[in-house]
This record gives sequence, structure tokens and C-alpha cells, in this order.
Amino acid sequence: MGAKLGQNNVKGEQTKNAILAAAEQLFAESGYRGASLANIAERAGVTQSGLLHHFNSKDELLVAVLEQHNRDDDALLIGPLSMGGVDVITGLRELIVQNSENRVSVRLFAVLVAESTSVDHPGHDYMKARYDRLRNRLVGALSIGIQRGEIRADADLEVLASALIALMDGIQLQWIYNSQVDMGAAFDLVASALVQSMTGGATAA
Amino acid sequence: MGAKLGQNNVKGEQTKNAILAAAEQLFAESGYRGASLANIAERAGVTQSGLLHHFNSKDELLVAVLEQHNRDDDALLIGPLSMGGVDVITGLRELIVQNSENRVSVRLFAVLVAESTSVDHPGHDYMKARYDRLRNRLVGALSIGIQRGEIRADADLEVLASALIALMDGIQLQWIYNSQVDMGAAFDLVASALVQSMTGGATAA
DNA sequence: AGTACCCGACCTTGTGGTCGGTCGGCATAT
DNA sequence: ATATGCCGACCGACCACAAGGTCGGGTACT
Repeated sequence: MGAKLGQNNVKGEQTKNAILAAAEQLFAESGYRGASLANIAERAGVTQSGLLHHFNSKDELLVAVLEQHNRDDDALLIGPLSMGGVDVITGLRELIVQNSENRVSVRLFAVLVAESTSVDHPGHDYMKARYDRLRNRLVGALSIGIQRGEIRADADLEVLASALIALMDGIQLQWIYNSQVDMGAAFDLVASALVQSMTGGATAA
Repeated sequence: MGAKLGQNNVKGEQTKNAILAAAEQLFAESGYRGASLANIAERAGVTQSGLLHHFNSKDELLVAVLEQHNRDDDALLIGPLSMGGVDVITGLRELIVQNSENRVSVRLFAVLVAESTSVDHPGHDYMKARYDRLRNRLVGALSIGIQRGEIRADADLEVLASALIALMDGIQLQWIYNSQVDMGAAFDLVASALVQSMTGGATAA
């Protein structure tokens, strides 16, 4: 016993990653329901049985894909959020532009977020929690702007955060259908307008 | 032949509508792939065979649902678009608030738009065309604002339209997950900022 | 008599998942 | 060193089942 170094890993970890990558692609293309374990396994260079050896069920595979992307997302968010205040908004623009290099990733979440609206969908809770987390973080980062006096104190940060997230999600959807759509420009347009109005003193209506 | 009054209608049209309504609900809940003909038929009070009598295939049923909603959408868009100019934006706000009374309808499109990103999805072409149509109409209605001098002549209306549509789509998604999300407020926030910045003369960076 | 409506039985295909087993490497006892 | 035992990786055959769709017929209205 002692060392318990049984985990040979290396080989197993490789194919596991291959499966994860294949699953990511196919879930992004066809959604969770539309992608079959057989397809995923094939693309990963394994049989379906081989796949099931590493992930006990399709649900489990989904969760694994989600968790992996979760970590990536967190890493990407550190930058924009660390700025705090109004810069958060311009930071999000960077994020969206970076994302445009990552078609699969964008598509993965755009597709799964919508598919997971069904309460019985295996990704439902995850997505719901993700929205809450995103909003909370954004609100936190934006509130620094109020302390600094960059943002009007009476601004409703919850609503602002929701709007920003909505804009990102929505523009990504259009971009998937037509890559001519300029995500950066669209975000810039409302971001600059937003900054302008949040810093100024004018109150709507 | 002659009169070709074969279409008894009345009864058939009723069940046909019942099927359409059931399909709308289930597609909205579970998406196209997630909803089964058997479920839809059951909710409509018919057997699966009975359903297939009125719609020859699942694809055909989807198209029928889409087309029906297409007409409704057009009717709803007449108001906001007829205003022209900046008022189009405030008009869209009305639309979004009205939509909040219509959970199924909102959900239907939010779910199907994402699911239809797969090129082989039966709703793909429709959704792609829908985006183009929406953008074009919006651009047309907004361009009136330039003529009137309400909107800066150098404004990129394509981008503006994309951003507005994105905002609507995105906020609806969040609303599905959490009906606490205030769609009207979120839209107002960026709408007012947008109007303020489009009418003013300041040019972004 | 004809036609629209609708059902039940049936078929095919694809699905997620199980089960038993093979192969190869590593650790220990000898 | 070599044999033994064990475990992780992986496959092929198989299964239960639900999916969309076909077909033949029955019923009722006109």
C-alpha cells in the first residue's frame, strides 16, 4: 500500500481528455440531447463502451464538460472583474472579442443555456447557478465604481449586470448564425452609451 | 369537384389548432428534439397517429408552429416599427413587456433559436432568415430617425439593430431562468442610454 | 358513395446503458 | 528473475426502450 500510486493515469487521462474535447464539440454542435454517446466516442477514437468506462453516464459527461469550462470561464473573468468600476464594462468587451476566437466554446454555452431551460435537463441547475454567480460578481465589481464615484450612486447594478450579460449572450447567438455580425462593435456601441449615461448625472424618465 | 368544399374544417381545424397549441407548449418546454410526438399528441387529446394525420412529419409540425408564430410576431412588430426613428427603441420596450405575459411564446423562440444553430436542424434556415428580417426591418425603421435628424447620421444602424435584438434575446433567457429579472428595467436602462448617445453628438473613442 | 377524421398494430432505427471478458502493466512474494 | 495477483483500460455483444413513421381499417358526416 503506502504510495498507492496505482493511478497510472497518463494513458487514461489522455483518452479522457480526448473524450471531453469530442463531447465539447458535439454538445456545441447539436446540444446535449442532439449529441449521442456513439458519435462522441467515435470522434474521440473510442467505442461507446470505452467512453462509458471513463464517464458512467451521459449526464456525468455533461457535468464534466461543464465543470471544465467553468474553470476556464473563471480564469477569463479574473481580468475584467479585477479592474473594478466602469472599466469592468470595457473589460467585458475584451472577453467577448477573445471569445470570438473560440467558436466551440461560445456555441457550447449559447446552445446549452437555452436547452437547459427545461427543469429536468441535467444542466439546468448548473446554468441557473451560473447566471446568479455571473450577476453577483458583476455587481460586486461594478459597485467599486460607485465607491470611486465613477458610477452614479443611484444606479441599479443588478439591472445593469443583467443587461450586460444579456447583451453578450444575445450577440453571441447572432454571431453563431452569421459570423459577419460584429460582436465587438455591438458591445462597444451600448457599452460606451452605458458608461456615458452611468457616469453622467441625468436620470432616466 | 367544382366547389371543392371538401374541407369540412370546423372539427378538423379545431383539433389541428389543439395540436398546434400543444406542440407550441412542448417545444417551448423541451425544445424540438426533447419533445416527442407522443407527448404532443397526448396533450392535444389525440393519438400519435391522429397527429400524423394532420401533420405528415415532425418537421412539418415544427414549421407550422413557426409560421403561426411568425404571423403573430409580425403583428406585434407593426406597432414599434411604425413609429420610426428613436421611438422604435421605446416601442421595443413595450413589446418586451407585452411578451412577459406570454411565457410560452418567449420560451419557444429562446429555446428554438439556440437549438436551431445546428445546420441540420429543421428550423435552422427559418431562424437564420428571421434574424436577417428582424435586423433589416429595424434598420429600416431606425433610418427614419436619421432622416428626421433624431439620430446621428454616422450611426451604424446595423450594429445598433444587432445590439437591440441581442439585448432582447439575452434578457429573455435570464427571465426564463429567473422571473425576478426585470426585462423592462434592463431594456430601459440601455435604451435610454442608447437614445441619449445616439441623439447627442459625442462620438465614441 | 365518398371523404375527412382518427385509431391500433406494427416496423425500423437509434438511444443510453449493462455485462462479461481480454489485454497489458505494475507490485509483491518467492 | 520469475511467477502470481491485481487493477485500470478497453472492447463486443447484448438489452430495453422510446423515437418517428407506415399501413389498413373503422367511423361519421354529407
